[in-house]
Amino acid sequence: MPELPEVETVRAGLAPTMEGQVIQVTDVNRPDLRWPFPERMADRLREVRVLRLRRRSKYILADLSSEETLLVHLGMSGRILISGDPLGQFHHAHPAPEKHDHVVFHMANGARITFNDPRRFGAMDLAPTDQVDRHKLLRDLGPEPLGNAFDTAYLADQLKSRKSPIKSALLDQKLVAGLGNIYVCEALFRAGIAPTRRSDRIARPRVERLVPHIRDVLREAIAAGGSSLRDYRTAGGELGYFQHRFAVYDQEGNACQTPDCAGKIKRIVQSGRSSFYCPVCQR
DNA sequence: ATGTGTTCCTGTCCGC
DNA sequence: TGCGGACAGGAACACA
Repeated sequence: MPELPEVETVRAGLAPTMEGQVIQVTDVNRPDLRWPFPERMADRLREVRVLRLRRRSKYILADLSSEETLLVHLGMSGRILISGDPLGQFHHAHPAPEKHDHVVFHMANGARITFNDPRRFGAMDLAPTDQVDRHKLLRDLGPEPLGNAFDTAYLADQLKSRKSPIKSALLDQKLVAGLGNIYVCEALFRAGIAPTRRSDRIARPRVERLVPHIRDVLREAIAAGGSSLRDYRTAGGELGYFQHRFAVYDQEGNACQTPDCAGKIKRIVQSGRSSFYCPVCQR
């Protein structure tokens, strides 16, 4: 989990240490994560400069001087830690490798970037930079929720032909790219829409409200530095960087925060995933 | 073409 | 303390 705000926080945290800097050596400690690593990955990540760190949906994209782009997905439990940072922001030296430290980038500037992922639902791949948009994992992604293409007209158009619950629709990365379970629950709460509501049965004014709520909840989370959950850490490795109190996510049984609402947050399962919502103010 | 269920994997927590 | 089961941020894939 990391969703869009967490991935953006990691990207921003890595940028000062990686952008414009050279990866001297890459240790690849196992052959795969969710899928096998690309051919000769360690070789292709040796003596290359990182020109830019970008983000697309929940992917971090590192454009390299070799004219390849490294794609990184954190899956459910992926973390990236910085150590030995020459900027002196992080006071620890290189720690001993830990369990699940699958890939380690040794930067020429002395920093070390460690990718740790216990569940191994994460992924890495390399693709030519000029074709990376057509990569299998990226080509079918919908618009960025914080971008201009994600607007009321687009969302209304997408939802009018869908019979699935709105919860499932917003988790569909083809509709909009980067939302996950937490922020879908939070955005639906803010919009007063029940996660069970059929996508094609949401009145237009409510669809219109949904767009800014999605944007707001993501922007606030990014501004706060991503959420701190069980497996999430900032790129600097700090713990409890931001203890977010979600309005509904993981709040089963708690009182609804809406003023004068007597509702209690409920948990249901949709498509095998928990949805949290207030049955009183979400309809 | 849509929609839902299963699957990958490890770790943590909770009840007995 | 140990043990079993439920559950966890994702999303590709198989199947109706």
